[in-house]
Amino acid sequence: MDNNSISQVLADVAVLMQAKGENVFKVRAHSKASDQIKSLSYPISDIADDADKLGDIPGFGAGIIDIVQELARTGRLGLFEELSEELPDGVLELVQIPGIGPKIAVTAANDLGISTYEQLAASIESGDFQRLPRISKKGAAQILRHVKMRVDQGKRIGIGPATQAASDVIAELRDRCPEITQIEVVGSVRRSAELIGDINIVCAVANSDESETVIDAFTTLSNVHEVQSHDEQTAEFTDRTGFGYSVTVVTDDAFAGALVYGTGSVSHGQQLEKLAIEQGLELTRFGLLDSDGSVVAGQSEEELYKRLGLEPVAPEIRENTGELELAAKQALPQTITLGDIRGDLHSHTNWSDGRYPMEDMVAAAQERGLEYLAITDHSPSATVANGLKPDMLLAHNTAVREMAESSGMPLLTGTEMDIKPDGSLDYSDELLADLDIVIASIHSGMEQDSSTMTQRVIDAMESPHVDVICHLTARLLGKRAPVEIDIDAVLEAAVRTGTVMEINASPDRIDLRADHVRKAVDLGVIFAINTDSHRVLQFDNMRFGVNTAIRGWVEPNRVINTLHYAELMAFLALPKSERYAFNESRG
DNA sequence: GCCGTTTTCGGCCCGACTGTTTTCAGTCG
Repeated sequence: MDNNSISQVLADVAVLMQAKGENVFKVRAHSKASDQIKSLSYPISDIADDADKLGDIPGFGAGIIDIVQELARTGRLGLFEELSEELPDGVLELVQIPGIGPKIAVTAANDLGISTYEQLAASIESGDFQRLPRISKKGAAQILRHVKMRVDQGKRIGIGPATQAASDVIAELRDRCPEITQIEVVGSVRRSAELIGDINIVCAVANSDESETVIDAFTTLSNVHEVQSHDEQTAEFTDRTGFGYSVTVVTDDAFAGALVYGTGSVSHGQQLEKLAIEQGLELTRFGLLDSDGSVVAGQSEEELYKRLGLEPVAPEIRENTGELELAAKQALPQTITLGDIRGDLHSHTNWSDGRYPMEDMVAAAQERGLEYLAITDHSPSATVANGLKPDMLLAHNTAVREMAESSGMPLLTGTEMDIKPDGSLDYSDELLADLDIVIASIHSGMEQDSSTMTQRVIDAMESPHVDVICHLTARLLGKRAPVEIDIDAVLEAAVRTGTVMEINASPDRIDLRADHVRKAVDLGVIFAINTDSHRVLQFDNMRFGVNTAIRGWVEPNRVINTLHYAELMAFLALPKSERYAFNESRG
């Protein structure tokens, strides 16, 4: 079993224990072990036979070691099965909803027989759920928002886990089939959509008689639960959770066409098909074909678009939302790339809720070729996240300056400061004035109504010290619905006050939707693309933020962390009222 | 359940808020 699966079982055990009313510290021990496994940099199954090595992991004692060994050896856990047996169905699903914890989940299941999101939504709508103890009308209304989001989402999963699942399948397939010459994920994963309904893979072999080997391997991959269909060139299966995977195998000369066919949205594809027909060609899932059915050879994706009279279109924007008209006029925007990013302006260390010391985070950022990094630990109101009290912030500033000195990497002193429920800020102006960068965000009072929430954020933007608003909607992709807020009003206020908007790169957040970003681009908003890293590996998430920016048609000069360090510091040294004009003057 | 040790058991994350209710469950990263 991989780390994520083992970590998930431990997290589920913690929830079920809590639902059962077990000692909170026992619960926490399992939950901590789950976190610990998730942040390991190697597969824990590699050391599962070595109890001593397992014991070296902080928080691992005899009990946790037994659990990990049982899972690694058998893929199952007796304790989990016993707990599942003891507790009503649906607890693990219901606790995913913000506002519902293990206790309420058990009560809802026992008293009202609720075990699915659909049943929960129906129960709230009929008013039954609100009659449970400690559930208010207002609370139930908020829960309904989150539940409806879950119901709408269905079986779709977030882009983060979907990307991981796709690369796992590709790695296993490559390993089993040396015949594969080219392989790529297509569909919504390649477009970097937020939610993914299934995973589509295209691969190429040198000779068509090799494709059957690939199909055989694909339909017997380790996560195959049920094969839905297969022929010589295509196959589909679902995994244990009912999530679907498909593969199309083509020969090398048809690979680019298959990529084009498989990547764009349905309506993007239809437009391309029309253009192909106009030229006497046919675009199929096996590539671009001539009138006699033979593959139009010698092509890359770029050449294919050109053949259709179009400028090549980045995979992320193949949605038929205006890109084809611009491509026909050779007038597509030059969207940002990962290589344009020079620094990260949002990161956490173990001074607050990050998992790693400052030096590890700085080293990880350096390894990834970043030119500079802002260390932005939490402010006092974020108590659970161990937010820094004023004296600790001063010590933090000193530590950051010393670290910059010793590491040789330019670092920005900073904070991720809470915007309190009344719109006031968590540090004094005096403290804020001393920081290189202040990024501000909502972490509490997330159920406020839209006008209160909107005003709260705009109040914070009016501060001369608040440089960036981060993860504006506070949504967690597929888990927590966005806060209710007037996005247009906030974006307009950003331009008016000279405030930068963050595009949060965490694949769990994808906080601003692509259409919000595109709207912001039209309004002239400036962005920062930040990883919000709490762990060293999370710096690798930057690509998800960049992909979101591409989907929003963001060009590199609209993003402040494409600036070199000295330019960025010059930008931040200006009064906010002059910053947008400064950015306009960039080449 | 883990930890650190005073090697056997007490302490474990320091809070502030909401909503409901009068002691607590849940949330915020």
